[in-house]
Amino acid sequence: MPVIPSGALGALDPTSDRAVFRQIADQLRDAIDKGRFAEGDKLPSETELVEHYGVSRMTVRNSLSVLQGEGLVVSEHGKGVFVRPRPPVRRLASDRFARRHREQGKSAFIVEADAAGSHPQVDSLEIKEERPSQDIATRLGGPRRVLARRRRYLLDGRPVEFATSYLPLDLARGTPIAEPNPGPGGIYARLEELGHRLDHFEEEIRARMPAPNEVRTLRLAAGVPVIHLIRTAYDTEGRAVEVCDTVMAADAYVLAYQLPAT
Amino acid sequence: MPVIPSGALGALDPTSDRAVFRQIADQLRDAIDKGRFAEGDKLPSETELVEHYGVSRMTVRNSLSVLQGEGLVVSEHGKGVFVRPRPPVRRLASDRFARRHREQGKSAFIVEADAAGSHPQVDSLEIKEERPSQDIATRLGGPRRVLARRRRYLLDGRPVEFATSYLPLDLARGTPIAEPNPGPGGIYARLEELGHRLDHFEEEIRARMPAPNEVRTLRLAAGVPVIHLIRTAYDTEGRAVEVCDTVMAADAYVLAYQLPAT
DNA sequence: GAGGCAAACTCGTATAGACGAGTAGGTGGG
DNA sequence: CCCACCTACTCGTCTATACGAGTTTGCCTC
Repeated sequence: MPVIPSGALGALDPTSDRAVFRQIADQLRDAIDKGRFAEGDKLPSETELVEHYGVSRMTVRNSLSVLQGEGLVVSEHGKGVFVRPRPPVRRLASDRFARRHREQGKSAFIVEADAAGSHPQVDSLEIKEERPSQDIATRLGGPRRVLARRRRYLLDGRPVEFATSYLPLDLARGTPIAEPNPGPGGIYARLEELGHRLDHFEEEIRARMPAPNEVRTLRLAAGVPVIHLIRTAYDTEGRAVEVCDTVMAADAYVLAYQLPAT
Repeated sequence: MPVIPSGALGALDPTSDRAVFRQIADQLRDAIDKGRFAEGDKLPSETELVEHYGVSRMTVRNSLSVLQGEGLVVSEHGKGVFVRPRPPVRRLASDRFARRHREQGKSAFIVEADAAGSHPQVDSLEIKEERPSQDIATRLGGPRRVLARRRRYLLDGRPVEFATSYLPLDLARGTPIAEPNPGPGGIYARLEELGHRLDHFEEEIRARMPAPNEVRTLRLAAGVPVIHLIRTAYDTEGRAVEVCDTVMAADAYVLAYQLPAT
């Protein structure tokens, strides 16, 4: 019984100077790109590939690890290797902090996810007073202590992002900002009530491979980078009133910005 | 001669249920994080690690491939495995397309790089008329043919980004936009001269692992993702006049945006 | 029918060995 | 002195084998 879909995979070229495991990876990648294996499909098992190509198992595993590194496939112990399904993408629009969005009683994340028909969750909420790192301190104008609000966001049970907000302690201590639930409109609404009318935000975006703790926290598959976003909120007096440090699963997000042409 | 810096690496814990190659990867990662191996430093060779830990070479290689996947190290055939040096980062500010920046005779990339003291280059320039992909066509409002301007950007000899601009053919054909050098201020300046006063840009940002051709074009090390940026330029009449599709080496960029709080 | 168990499958970890290919340094000859 | 070559060292590729651990299936027992 030919378990490998006929025609899906070809033969090796012994005359090629391309390494065997690369040739196999190329053929599998090609088959995936061409849709011969669809999203979520199971690839032929290692044993089947060993028999099909007449190579050793380590060579096949090497090929598969190439595809894993590219984020094309995920392996599941005891089950098989599967074409990585693309999760639904969350689109972050650049107007997501517009004042008009701060009316609702829930956080922006919850409101937006509900609207998109997904089931949002926030967990591992932690609120602490601490000494800021050098970088955070600089961005906030050098406070000696800050209030840190950490939380993780999930969409339909899948962790997609975790974030920490830092606020100068003199500004946040004893206010609703230091409460687990800061109330309608979130901490930005509270900041404005405290007299810090927000003027603008600055966001810095980087992308990189996740550290091991980020892999755990976001349950990231192999070959999925993270987007690291650092946002600083400024009030109308030019003071940095909050820095939010966010790490997102890159396969779950598209960031959208609108820039003036002036 | 103890070739491994004394104290840099510990011993394995045989009672741990953590895989040996993960323990070795952990120790190496830890040593790198703690600065016991600095950027650009050579790690102990595979043979040295084999002797230090008393494991087989494949196990050591497995550990090293974990670190490669995390983008922490790069291996060089015949030389060794090195802590990946962080290249200088190019910061893209959100006002980089402001009209006032279009005065100079050179492209924004060249001007900015010169200012930063690096040596910029643009190569593999290609200008073609072609049928747009479905996605590009949609973004441009459905033209049947477009002008595509492809180019690659290098900084100090290192490729950092390649980009393709798409413009509706009826708008660009026969204009300086279809020339290799569109003149001072680039194609945005030409578009405005043609009566398409620019109103705003929309940018979409994704991050993912590179496809093999992107690895080649950008000479990417293992464990370096790409940032995929798609920018659409709109004129004051709301027409999309250009779509620019850019793939950047993620380790060479920080994107910065400014958002109004209104 | 329900439960438990075993078999057969999957991928994960690890060993030992072989040869190839790129690099660097030293040695010798011209 | 310089070049050519050789050697030793590096990582790259590949084989063959073994056992472990998670999953699925189906049979067998109760």
